[in-house]
Amino acid sequence: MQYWIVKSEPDVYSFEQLQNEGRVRWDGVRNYQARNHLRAMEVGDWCLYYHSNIGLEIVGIAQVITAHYPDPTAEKGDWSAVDLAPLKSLNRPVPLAEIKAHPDLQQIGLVRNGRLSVMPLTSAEFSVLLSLADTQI
DNA sequence: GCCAACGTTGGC
DNA sequence: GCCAACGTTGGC
Repeated sequence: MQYWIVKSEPDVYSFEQLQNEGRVRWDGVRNYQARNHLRAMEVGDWCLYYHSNIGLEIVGIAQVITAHYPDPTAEKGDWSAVDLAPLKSLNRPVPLAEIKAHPDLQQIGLVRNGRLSVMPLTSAEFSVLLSLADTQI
């Protein structure tokens, strides 16, 4: 079991939309580092869902429901996609400012490289974030 | 709207 | 293979 953060602009595709639709193809990633993270995902992995640009907070948990496969939106190049399903929304969204201020979260991608759209979390970091979110699975 | 950070591109 | 120029992302 691995843990991830995925990022989306809520006016493009929000967690609420994911909850309404039940599943989504996580495609369009055009960054090699992020792509390699997608390829490391396994069915059942948990993804914290972060709203960038608007909201600037982690709002929910999604689950990986397919192995990675070639991204059908890629006209050229070697890109990958996975499918995600909503698991649950957080009882309390966790704002970026709080993540940045937390001593145990200084190593995560959101703090170190704000531009990466898919990034791994350690299980310890995942636990800290869940407790900040006042949420259990 | 601005700007910093980062990735990619292309000339040499 | 290096590095400057450029484009994109995303927080502020």
